[in-house]
Amino acid sequence: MNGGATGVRNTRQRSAVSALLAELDGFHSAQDLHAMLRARGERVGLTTVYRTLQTLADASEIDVMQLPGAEQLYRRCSDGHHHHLVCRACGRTVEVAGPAVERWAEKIAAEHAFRDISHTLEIFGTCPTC
Amino acid sequence: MNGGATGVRNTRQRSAVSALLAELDGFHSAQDLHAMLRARGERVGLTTVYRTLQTLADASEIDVMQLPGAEQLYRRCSDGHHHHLVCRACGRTVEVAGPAVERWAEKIAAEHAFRDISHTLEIFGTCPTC
DNA sequence: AGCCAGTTGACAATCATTGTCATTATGGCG
DNA sequence: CGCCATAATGACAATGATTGTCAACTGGCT
Repeated sequence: MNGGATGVRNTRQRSAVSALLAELDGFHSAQDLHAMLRARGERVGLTTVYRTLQTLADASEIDVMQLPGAEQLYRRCSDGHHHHLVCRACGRTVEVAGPAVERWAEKIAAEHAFRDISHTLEIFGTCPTC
Repeated sequence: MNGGATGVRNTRQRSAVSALLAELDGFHSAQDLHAMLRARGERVGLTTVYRTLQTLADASEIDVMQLPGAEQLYRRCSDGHHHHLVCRACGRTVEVAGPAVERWAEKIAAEHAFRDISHTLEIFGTCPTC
């Protein structure tokens, strides 16, 4: 035992969650995803869905969004830093990149001598079809 | 009876919550505020604290911030639209205005034909003294 | 003073999320 | 190829913030 410190295993349940996220668009809650998995016949426990999502989020393979009301939504996302424009009626999501905002945030932080900067930014609105 | 559609009353409890927020800096949870009120001898129910905070937030007299972990924090804030630079170690908060960001958000939204835009933005970092 | 509607507060209910722990399954090794 | 340590699972209980309920109360007006 030397290099094997990780010990991450490949399981049916983990694949199922990843696969589902891969073919979905938009944000979904953990409970939502669990219901979908059950609906397609996959037998996965709710606890496992939560744990898997947490693992994926830690690995930055999915994005998490906090919603007022103590609910968090998960979404498979493209690589790199970006933000979301979300329709508050139908939930449709558009990924937007904002280099200007990143620079602005870093400038502001630098002005106040803050280090190790991160930020959260979500834009809400009503999309054309709603 | 003509303009009196609101019917908002001045109560001891409401004043207590407002007064507490007025002399506090930084963000605090509802439970936190309730504990402080009790500590100084004010007799206010937890439910009332929640309702008062909600009312104040609706009136835009305080700001609300969502925290991972299903907790929301409240803070008395200056008028007008602004954002926060928060130290993730000591919780110190700096209000920052970002006209550039507002304009950027509106431009992005317009490009995708989204209407009725709002947005949330928080910047986290470690402040110089931490 | 007395009335009415807004307000309060103790408590139960809700709801997403996390902890527990016995059982199961994975993957490398002999 | 079968075994074993250990990661992973899942049913269920527990947590913890927030919201609903409803009877009692009170501010402000007539």
